[in-house]
Amino acid sequence: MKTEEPILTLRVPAEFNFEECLVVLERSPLENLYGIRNKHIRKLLVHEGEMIFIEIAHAECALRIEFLTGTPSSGGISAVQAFVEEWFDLQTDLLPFYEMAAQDPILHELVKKHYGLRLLCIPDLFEVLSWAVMGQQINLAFAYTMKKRFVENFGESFVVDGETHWAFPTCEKIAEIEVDELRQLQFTAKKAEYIIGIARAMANGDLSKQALMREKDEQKVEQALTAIRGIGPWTANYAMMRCLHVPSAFPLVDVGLHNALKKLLEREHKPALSEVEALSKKWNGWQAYAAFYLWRTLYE
DNA sequence: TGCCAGGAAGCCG
DNA sequence: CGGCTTCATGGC
Repeated sequence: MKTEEPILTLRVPAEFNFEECLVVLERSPLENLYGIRNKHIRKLLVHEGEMIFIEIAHAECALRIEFLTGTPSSGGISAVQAFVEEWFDLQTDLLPFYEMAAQDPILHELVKKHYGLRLLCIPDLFEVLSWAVMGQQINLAFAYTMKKRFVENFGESFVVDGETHWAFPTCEKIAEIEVDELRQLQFTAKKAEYIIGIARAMANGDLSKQALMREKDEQKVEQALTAIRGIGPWTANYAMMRCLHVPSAFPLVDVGLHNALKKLLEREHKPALSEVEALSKKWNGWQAYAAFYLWRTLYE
């Protein structure tokens, strides 16, 4: 039966390891924006109102994408292809990163151990910013609880084989809700204000991924983001590395990075910000990948 | 139980 | 600009 389903195949680079990506994708049991079973990823996408449910599997030198809900429109197929290419960062050539990392005392073991890990992207700007705000200054386990509640209260869903699959809420939807509705989900008043404010800025066009991607000056991208209430340097750089494809983005104050460095450097205490900054300068042009590989060490 | 968590705003000098 | 305080909530 499934052999009748339409299939899309995307070639992957040589520097690609699907299982390394799965380790990162499987880091929380509360994740509800995709499901993974037997190394197959199922995900619901909504493109211009069209619900598209896909299953992604790794095949020889490729990702094999199956449309479980029938053939989408041609625009839908293009959107799925673009989404998956972004999600697994298939366009980036990692060889220069690996050449740099081979000379680096901290990274050289990491890139051997996790060879082929891609920087997993969150293509939706509203999703990456909301997720970052939820994660500010709280433990990640609770952040996932918040995200699950947020998605299941305001996102669209689609039931397949008795299982409900979710799409992240749109900025248009969240632009219309009030702070109290998020307070009920254990959001602090500030986080609720920040996320609704971001949603309204995106819904009215003041903030868009397209406009940010057009700006080639990374400092100006960061400035544009930090001008928005609730987005500080950490959130801006998080979004730049995981959504806007800025290779030099680096969330300097990130506690996870500090813990990863503490472990790798076998220190008793977390490194000072000045030391983290000095290290990151050596990763010039690849700070985003360096950060992602450092985070990877926390998931085992 | 108390410390801490993938920070940011607000204030002060 | 740089340092300090406050915010708020749950995990472990």
